[in-house]
Amino acid sequence: MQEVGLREQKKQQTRAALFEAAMRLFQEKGYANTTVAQIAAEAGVSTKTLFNYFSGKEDVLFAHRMRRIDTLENAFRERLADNAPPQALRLLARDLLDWMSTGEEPRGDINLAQAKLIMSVPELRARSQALLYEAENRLAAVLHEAAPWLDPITAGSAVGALIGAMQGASRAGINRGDSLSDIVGSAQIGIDLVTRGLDQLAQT
Amino acid sequence: MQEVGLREQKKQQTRAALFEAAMRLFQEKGYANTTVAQIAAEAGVSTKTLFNYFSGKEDVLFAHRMRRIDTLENAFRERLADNAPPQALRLLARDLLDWMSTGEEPRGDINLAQAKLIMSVPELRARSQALLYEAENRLAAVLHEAAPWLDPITAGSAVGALIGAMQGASRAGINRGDSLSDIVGSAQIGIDLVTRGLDQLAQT
DNA sequence: ATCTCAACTTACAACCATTGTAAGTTTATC
DNA sequence: GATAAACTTACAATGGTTGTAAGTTGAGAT
Repeated sequence: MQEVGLREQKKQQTRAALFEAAMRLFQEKGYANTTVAQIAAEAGVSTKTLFNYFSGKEDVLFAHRMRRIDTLENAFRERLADNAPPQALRLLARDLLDWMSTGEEPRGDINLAQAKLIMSVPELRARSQALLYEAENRLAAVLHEAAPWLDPITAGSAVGALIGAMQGASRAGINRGDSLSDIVGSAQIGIDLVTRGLDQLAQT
Repeated sequence: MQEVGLREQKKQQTRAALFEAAMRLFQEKGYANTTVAQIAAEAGVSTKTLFNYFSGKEDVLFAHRMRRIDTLENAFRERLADNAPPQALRLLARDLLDWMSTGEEPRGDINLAQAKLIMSVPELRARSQALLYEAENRLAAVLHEAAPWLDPITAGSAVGALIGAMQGASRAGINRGDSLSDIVGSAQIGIDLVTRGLDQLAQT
């Protein structure tokens, strides 16, 4: 029952063409200097069609991630089936790193370029955080469901702390100009810290 | 040397008039249904003037908070002068709650309305998070500076974890429909959790 | 009190994202 | 092939944002 009709194929082609055109233009001329009309022209469709596929200029970059929040959610659910919450959360952090560094394409170079683009444009960074907020929301619900002895507030805090720590570590790495792989390593430091608690920061 | 010239007074009046007109209209007709032209007309200036005062429609709501990040930063610096990092971080969390619930006006009802407005419009929520990201960035720098034995990654993680936990707790409270004061209480739970570490979540 | 400059404001025009509409095409089905 | 449903398009309109040139006004010097 896989929708393999001509219609469906064309739609996927158009979607991919729009995404690729957008990435190319954003990298060549910058996000702000690229108009929606140019992207559409490059992909060979009308602007209106672009808006039929994506709900806005930003969404061309985020649509795939949005559609993939479920993946993350399901992975966490499975982690929780096999592990106690602290360990499941640690594993979630790993999954999350993968999730964030995977975009529309299986090609790593494009995903890297996309990540850099997002982090360098304030507007897009904000959008990315909003997406993360939505994801955290759902992950907290999953945690509460799988570990009912954790009330919603505690579950929300736990998810927020973990993801916040990762984000904080990443931010520090980005400021320092680290490579993507260094940043992944840094994120691990954040994860460890929040796992054991901030009290360990006391100078002994 | 307080700038008390007529010119300065008028500027502050105009700024306040714009902010108040915006809040009134946003509440009456909703954020999206209010045009910048209407806000300007209500405040008795041209649209262009609005853009001279604020860098955009969103910024009418956020300008004051942006200008006040320094307050938060200085408060944290002072906390760190008198306390070890874990305790300073806990105190920071309190300051942050105040900071977030204080807007342009000293009037509490307006601030509450503003907070609700921001949380209910995705676009504004995203903006709010971006602002928080900026704040975290600077707070992490302050922490690293005051406690040099914490490398930048660890400092970033600590700040991120704390603020992330607070945010997670708040989110849970908001979803549940809690009042603002309940949310403040919930935030405390998040703070405690991250202070002691996620390991305590294990079911014993 | 007046003059002059710099700071502000305004009217106007232009650009671009986004949306609604009506008409034209294409694919899936029978 | 005929027909309906699904898509795409051209076009027009709305609203945020910016640049420009001209008009006002407060501040300081005379």
